[in-house]
Amino acid sequence: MKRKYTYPFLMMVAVTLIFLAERYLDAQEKQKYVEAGASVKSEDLDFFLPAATSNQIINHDYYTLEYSEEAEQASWVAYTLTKDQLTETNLSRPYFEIDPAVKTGAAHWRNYKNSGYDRGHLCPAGDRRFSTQAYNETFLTSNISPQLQEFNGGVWNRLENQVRDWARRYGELTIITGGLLKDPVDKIGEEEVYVPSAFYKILIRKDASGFTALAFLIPHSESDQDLKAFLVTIDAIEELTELDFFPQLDDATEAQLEASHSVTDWKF
DNA sequence: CTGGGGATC
DNA sequence: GATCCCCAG
Repeated sequence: MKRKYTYPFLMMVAVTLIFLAERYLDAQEKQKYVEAGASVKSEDLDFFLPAATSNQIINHDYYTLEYSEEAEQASWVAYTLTKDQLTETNLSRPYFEIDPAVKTGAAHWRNYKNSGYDRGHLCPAGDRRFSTQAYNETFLTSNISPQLQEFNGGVWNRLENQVRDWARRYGELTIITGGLLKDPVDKIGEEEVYVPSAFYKILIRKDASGFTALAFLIPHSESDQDLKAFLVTIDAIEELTELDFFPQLDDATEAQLEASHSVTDWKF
């Protein structure tokens, strides 16, 4: 009987198939890595979210927020930032969109037009440059707050840059940020979007010795002061915002974390 | 990086 | 409303 395929030929086919299979699995693995690195839905983020004060908590793909219908903006926005998310891709700024996930109706960007205030990102566009989808998602009106340009482009931008430096240094951190909505200094547009009197930012990360957190509260005005001048306790922010941060931590850890600021754990 | 506004179709 | 161009801190 005539043999159709020689042994060397079959070997070659087998080797080729193994090679292709390995390459495929490798690509799958890389894809998984990209997705894991890009996703904000880490267990850590869920673990660090503030306690709900309404039913308007919205999980976007790359950040989570709670919307205040009265203030027409988020009361907090939370996301996890990892070192590998900080890329330098060139993306063009999209148009701001009304967040369709806000059931009561998120504010229209027109409220901000010629108001004298910037559309200030809460989850910065600069932290979500690792994909077009992630970047565009920060341009929802549920993720912005009216900010003076001197504030947004000044001291607040310095803080955001410092946060990016910390993400590069420490690998991963979770950030919760928002404005003080209680006694707005102004209301803009037809929808009367609140203009916060100050903005806060809370950072937490996990290292070998446990959790370490840092909190900033910056008045809504221009400032050349060192960022350290705006350090406060998380307790202080809780009192002003009436939010409860880190409710899932055990009470002792929560109390310790919220009462102090561990400046020495964070290299300025 | 953080943003703005006008002109045009 | 979307896009392109030019602007400032």
